Amino acid sequence: MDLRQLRYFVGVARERNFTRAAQQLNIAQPPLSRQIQALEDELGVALLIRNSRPVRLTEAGRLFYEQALQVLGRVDQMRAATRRVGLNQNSVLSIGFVASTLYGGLPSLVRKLRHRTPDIEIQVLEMMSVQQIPALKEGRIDIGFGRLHHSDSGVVEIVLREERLTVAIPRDTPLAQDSAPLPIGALTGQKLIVYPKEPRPGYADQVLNLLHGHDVRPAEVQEVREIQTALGLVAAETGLCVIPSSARQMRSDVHYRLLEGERATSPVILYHRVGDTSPYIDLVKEVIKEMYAENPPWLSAEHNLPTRPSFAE
Amino acid sequence: MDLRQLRYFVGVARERNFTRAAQQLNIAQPPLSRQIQALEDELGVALLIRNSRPVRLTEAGRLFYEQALQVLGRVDQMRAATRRVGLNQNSVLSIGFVASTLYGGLPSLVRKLRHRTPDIEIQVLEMMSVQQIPALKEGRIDIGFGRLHHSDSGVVEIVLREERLTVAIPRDTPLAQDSAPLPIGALTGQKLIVYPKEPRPGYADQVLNLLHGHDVRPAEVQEVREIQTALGLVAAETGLCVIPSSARQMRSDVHYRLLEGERATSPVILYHRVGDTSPYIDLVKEVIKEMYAENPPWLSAEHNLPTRPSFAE
DNA sequence: TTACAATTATACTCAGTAGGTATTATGTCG
DNA sequence: CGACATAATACCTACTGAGTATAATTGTAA
Repeated sequence: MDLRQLRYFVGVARERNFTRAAQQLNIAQPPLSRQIQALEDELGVALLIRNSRPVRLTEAGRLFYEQALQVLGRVDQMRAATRRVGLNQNSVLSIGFVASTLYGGLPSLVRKLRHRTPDIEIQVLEMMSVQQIPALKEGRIDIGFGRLHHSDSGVVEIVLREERLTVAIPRDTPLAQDSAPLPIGALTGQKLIVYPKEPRPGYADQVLNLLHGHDVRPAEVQEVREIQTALGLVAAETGLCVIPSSARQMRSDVHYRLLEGERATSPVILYHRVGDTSPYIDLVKEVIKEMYAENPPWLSAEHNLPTRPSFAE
Repeated sequence: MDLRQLRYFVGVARERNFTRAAQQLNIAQPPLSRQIQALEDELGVALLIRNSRPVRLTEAGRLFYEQALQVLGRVDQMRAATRRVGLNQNSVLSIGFVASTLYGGLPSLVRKLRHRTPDIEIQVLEMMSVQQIPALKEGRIDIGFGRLHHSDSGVVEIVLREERLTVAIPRDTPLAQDSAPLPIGALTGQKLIVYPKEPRPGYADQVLNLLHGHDVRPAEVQEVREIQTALGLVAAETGLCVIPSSARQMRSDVHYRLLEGERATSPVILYHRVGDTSPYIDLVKEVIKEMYAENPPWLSAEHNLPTRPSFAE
């Protein structure tokens, strides 16, 4: 498959007519026909219904059309951004983050950074905490926001906050009758759902270690790939699930109770390379400091321990 | 630019070595060098620093590398999804939505639909309300979720709910001293920020019409492209902004007050083609009905009028 | 500093393929 | 059914991507 083929197919799908599409693409009609045929051949799927005038799209073609439009748009953006950076000799600040930080301060951090540094290109990449450490060392990212402590001497970690953990409980079960914080011991003998299944170690192990440290043994542990599935299973009364409190808003048809205990938390951690002299690292810290001072909703005392980033006195 | 060039560049960027990359790509080293040169030529930007061993990425190259990875991944997904649909003769349900429905029931609707119909491919496309009507008629989407009434006889609209409007007010200004609902008249003579600038007609016109209908004339109207900018300007004390209540959660450093009055609402509307016999339309309505019965948080009485979709008696 | 090993760029050739032209086949509509 | 519009096929040409041989450059170690 080839970008040219995508462009050609988009042309035909838009015009619903090979001849007109060929004109707009500045080629003759026969080569256009052949390229579309080649595309269909490679996919092993018919994209167009030709024994009909005007030509119609198959269901597969309809899907492929929208996807192709998006890919082509993405390529254009990529080209433009690369030129911008290259021609202006700008630098790139590449930020890795775990999905759960999207429910915290990340979006507004990125907005603030973009606003304050229009001369650099900010790139955000979703990745798990464990992947962030090698990504930092290889230079794929400059800053990471994750939830896992690590022991790599090449990477500094700064704990930004300690978010309290919440237990998601199926409605109409005994534990859901109360809304008071739940002692960790109450999880003994319960079915537990845990995520993500991989990569390991991950947040799942944080939860399992916490229980283990309190000598709490669930009846059964089921691992799933993502939090959405986990909460779905909770709603289906398959078991309980321990989540960071900010993830409560993801689903409203289950019952939530805070987990009791000083240690029942998950940190949000900022990573960066040791000895990274880029001024942007300090800028990020600066902006984070300001954001924490504003007392945003994701920093509520109810869902966070009263710790603060070490650089934010 | 060509997908082959992206694959080649990714190879070199990963290996930081032309020779090894060429081996893994199953080509000789010279053609690889030339393709990379051609890519850099077309972009007009250096992606690699060659007078260094191992080869390093420039800032532009670093950006391009991650973007290329994502584009290639996207292409693979596209190929797989198209094959899935084509080979199994599945159908595609294509859903258009305005961004603000992301703060309402859309994500969970899509999840539920995917779960209940594993045999169809669900595709979601973000687009403004006005664009959804032609998209429906052209068959680009089958279902739309928007906020605008229309008068096209080919498209049915079903008002799902009437969401109350909220005024975003800069902190520490007189209007922000109270949290009670604000009469529409209070906007007289105020500076107003309105979004989106285009396409017209859009939500901006809804707000302007509402004011006009109450003979309220703001001192000044500033149009911006998106809600984030609008709220940013509010925070910067540039003026007030009227938003759907569900958008409150986007920003916490401004003050919010409900707008008073029966008509101070913005609908959430389901569109589909007249006479669309697909069983999936009914399924969608069915699922929406269930969701509304569950009283999700985005349906709170505080932020919505007590109307319900006509099919959900 | 020099020489050698490793690695990338250049020169040249060949083959595959994209595109063009001419023509045939197929569908649509009066 | 016939005429027109439109897509597919056949065939040719030219370009471009890939291979081989070789030169140029970089890093390193004596």
